[in-house]
Amino acid sequence: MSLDIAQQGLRERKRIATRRAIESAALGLVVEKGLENVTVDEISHRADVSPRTFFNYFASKEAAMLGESPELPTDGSVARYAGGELGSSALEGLGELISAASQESGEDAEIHTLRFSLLRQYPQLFTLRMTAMRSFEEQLATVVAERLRHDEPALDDESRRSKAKLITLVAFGVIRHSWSCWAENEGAMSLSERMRQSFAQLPGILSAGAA
Amino acid sequence: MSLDIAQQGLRERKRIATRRAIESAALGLVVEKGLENVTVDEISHRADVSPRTFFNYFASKEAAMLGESPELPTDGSVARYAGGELGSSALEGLGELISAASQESGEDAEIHTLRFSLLRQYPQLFTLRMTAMRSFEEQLATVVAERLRHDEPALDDESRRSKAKLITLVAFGVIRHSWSCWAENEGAMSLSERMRQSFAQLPGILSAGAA
DNA sequence: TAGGAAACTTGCAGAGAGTGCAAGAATGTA
DNA sequence: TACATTCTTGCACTCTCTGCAAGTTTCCTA
Repeated sequence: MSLDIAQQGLRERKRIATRRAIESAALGLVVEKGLENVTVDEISHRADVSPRTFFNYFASKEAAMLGESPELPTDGSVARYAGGELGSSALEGLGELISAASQESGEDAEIHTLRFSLLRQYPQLFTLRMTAMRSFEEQLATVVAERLRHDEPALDDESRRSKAKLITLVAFGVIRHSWSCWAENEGAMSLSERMRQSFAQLPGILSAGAA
Repeated sequence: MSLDIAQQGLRERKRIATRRAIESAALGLVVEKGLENVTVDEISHRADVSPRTFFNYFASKEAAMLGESPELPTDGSVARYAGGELGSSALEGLGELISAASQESGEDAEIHTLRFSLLRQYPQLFTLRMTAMRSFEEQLATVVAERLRHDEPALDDESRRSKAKLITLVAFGVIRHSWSCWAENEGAMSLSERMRQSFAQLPGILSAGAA
C-alpha cells in the first residue's frame, strides 16, 4: 500500500495524476465507444497530454487499459505461505495467497472498478492481462519453491523447481476458470469467493475415475 | 489429413503454395535476423508476393509465424475419449488426447520443425500461440463435457459445463509446464513424452500436504 | 535563493502494421 | 469461346510506436 500520496514532492504527484488521467481517459472512452474505436490520439486529448507523452507513460494502448500487473502481497502472507502456515498444501495455499493478493491493489477505486467491468466485457482484454502476468508467475513460482522446500525437504533442487512451476501453472489455470465463471454470472459471487470455490473443486477432477 | 494435394485444381494448389512460401519466408527471416527485425515487406518480397497479398493470407505478421492453431484429432480418438475409453479419468485422458493431437499435423515437415524451434527460442511466440488456442480450448471443453456425461451421469448440466472447463484449463496449465520443461532442456525428451510426464506428476501436487 | 542538474513534455519526422477499394490478371465453367 | 469467380496488386489512408532535440518544470545544493 502506498499511503504516501501527499508526501512525494510535486514531480511525483504530477506523474501519478497524469498516469491516472490517462488510464481514466482510456477506460472512459472504451465504455463510450467500444474497445475497437478508441485511438491513442483521443485518449491523449481527453487526458490533456500530447500523444507523445502518452507513450512516455504506457508502452501501448492496451497497457493503459490493463494497468499494472499484480505484485506479491506485502502483508506478510507470502512469508506465512512459504513457511507452510497458509493452506494445507502448496497448491491450496497458493489459492488463498493469490486471492489475498488480488484484493490488495493500491489503485484508485473508481478506475479499478471500471477496469474490472471492462475485463469482463472484453475477454480479449482479460487474455492480454493473463499474458502480461508472466513476470508475476515467475515470482510466484519462486515462492512456491520455497514452500516446497519446507513441505518436502527431501526433494532435489531440480525436481522442486519443476514441481513449483507445475503448481503455479495449474493455479493459473484455476484462476482462469474462476474468472470465466465469475464473468459469466453477473456478479452472483465475488471474484475471490469464486476463486476459493474453483480451488476447492480441484481435488475432485483428479480423483474421479471412469464409472 | 489432407493427402489431396494433387487433386485440387490449379487455383487451390497455387493458394497452398503461396501460403507455404509466405510461412517459409517468415520463419527463415526470423532465423536469420531475429524476431524483432523482420518486416512484412521483407517477408512478402522473399515470398514473391506483394505486401498487400500477404495480408490476404495472414491477418498479422505473427499469424504467419504461428501457423494454424490445432484442431481436434480426426482419428477417432475424440470419440474414444468421450466414451470413457481413453485414460482413467477425464483429466488424464485429456492429456493423452492432446498429446495425440499435437502429433497429427498436416503441415509441411520442414516448416513444422522450424516453427517449433522458433517457438522454443522465443517464449513470446509460444505465449501468442497459447492465446491463439482459445477456440481450441472451447472445442476441448465441449468434448470433456461429453466425457463427463459418461463418467458422472448424475451431474447437472451447469456443474458439468463448469467442471469440464476447469479440467480443460488445468490441462492447459499442464501443457504450458510440459512446454516450459521441454524448451529448457534442449530436446532431452520428446515433447509428447514430456507431456505424459507432466500429467503423471499432477496427482502429486494435490495430495502432498504439509509435512 | 540563485543557478545548474535532472526529469518531463512536446512536436516532428519517419518506420511499420493493417485496411478498403478498384482495376486488372488468372482460373474455373458451360 | 465467353462469362463468372477468384486472386493479385497498387494506392491512399489511418493508426501505432520510436528517436531526437528543443523547451519547461521541478529539484537540489552551495
